[in-house]
Amino acid sequence: MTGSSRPGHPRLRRTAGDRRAQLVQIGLELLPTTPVQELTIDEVARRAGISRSLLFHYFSTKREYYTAVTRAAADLLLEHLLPAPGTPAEQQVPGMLDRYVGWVETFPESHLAFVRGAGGGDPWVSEVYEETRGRLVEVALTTLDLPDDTLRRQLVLAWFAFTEDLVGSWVQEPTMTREELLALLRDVLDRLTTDDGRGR
Amino acid sequence: MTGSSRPGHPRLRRTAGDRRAQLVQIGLELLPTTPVQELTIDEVARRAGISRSLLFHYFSTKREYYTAVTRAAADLLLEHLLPAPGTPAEQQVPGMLDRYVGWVETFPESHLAFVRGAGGGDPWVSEVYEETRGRLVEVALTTLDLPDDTLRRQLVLAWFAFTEDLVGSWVQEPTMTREELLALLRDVLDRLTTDDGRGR
DNA sequence: GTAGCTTGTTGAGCGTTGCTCAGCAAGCCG
DNA sequence: CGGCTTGCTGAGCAACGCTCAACAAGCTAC
Repeated sequence: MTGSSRPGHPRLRRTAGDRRAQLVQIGLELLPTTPVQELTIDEVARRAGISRSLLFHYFSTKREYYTAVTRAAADLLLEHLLPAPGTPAEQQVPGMLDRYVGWVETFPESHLAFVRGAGGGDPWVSEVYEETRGRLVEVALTTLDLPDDTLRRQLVLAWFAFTEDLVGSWVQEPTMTREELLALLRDVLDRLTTDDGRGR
Repeated sequence: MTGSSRPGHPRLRRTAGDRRAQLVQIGLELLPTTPVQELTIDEVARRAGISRSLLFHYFSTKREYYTAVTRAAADLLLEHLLPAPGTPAEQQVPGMLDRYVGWVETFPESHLAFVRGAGGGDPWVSEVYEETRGRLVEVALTTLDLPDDTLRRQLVLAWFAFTEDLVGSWVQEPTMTREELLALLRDVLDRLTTDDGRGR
């Protein structure tokens, strides 16, 4: 029944790489509307016009599949955020922040799905999420010319959580101008990192 | 097979209230080790010594069940955090912060499960989580004698995200003293709320 | 061209899990 | 004892993740 998607076409045979890419792509398209872990093999296979079995040929487990989808989403985000090579150091963090807000403005549900899905309990997915956050912290600390010690990592990671939450709710209900938001976020980060983590 | 849990006992018949409470209790005990949504009816019923069907007699849907469990967990947390009546206003927020850190120190996995499980995609669970955060913000704003406008709510909620993240990682790897942590958190909150949300 | 190999692809089917439903039986009342 | 309420069960269905044996598309070799 799932077999030949169109009666006219005898059967379409793709290369392994193409098929994998197609399946991940379908996952990405479904991501905004469905929590990653709730993607059903049936649905994905149906959209791809293939049988369930074939999906298991490429991803030996459902978890392996949606982890791949999550990683693809994370890579898209990173690619969008990371500063273009040659950007002056002092512009890198502001630029990333600005692009981050833009990203959330453009794909609010998609972003929510990624951030939320991260916590969804599955260690594999969380790992991808943590890895992404880790790489962003690294870039931030490097370009801010700050030592990469445990304390500062913790503070910047917590600031990420702050940023994700605030930007998320700000997009839903803009309580200040975009510039004020960016200034506030940068200000909090500055104070956290230059204070050596201690108040007063 | 699941029926009479002990061969000796003919069959145990409980009142509706007792049974519900028992089932929710079992869910709470499983919560630290299992993401809420991954609780299986089979497992819970087995632990309660009843058939799967009975669980559906009390909770018409699995989601209804684990939402009840989540709500119970949230209530436990709130009960622990909310200040005792008669506490002087200026002590309420510090007290809650202190008890929050204590809670995370005592039940690290349990806390992680709650915070993480919150985002897990399910709107019902997220709602319980948001509701809990909302009530905490309300208490905070009231006792800090601050106006309860949208901007301030957003800032305090984002500060919660900051706090959850930082306390969570601090428990795993204490990069400062407990007092420094508390002071830092209070300081960030103070600056956010007294600055009217704008830096400088 | 056809034989043969590789490999993309399928269908039938199994175990688990969420959920339904008809009916049993425990305990109380008359 | 008869009858009522209601806690409770077992069989069974549909959906889903996953397996496995086998088919067939497209390439190369002769």
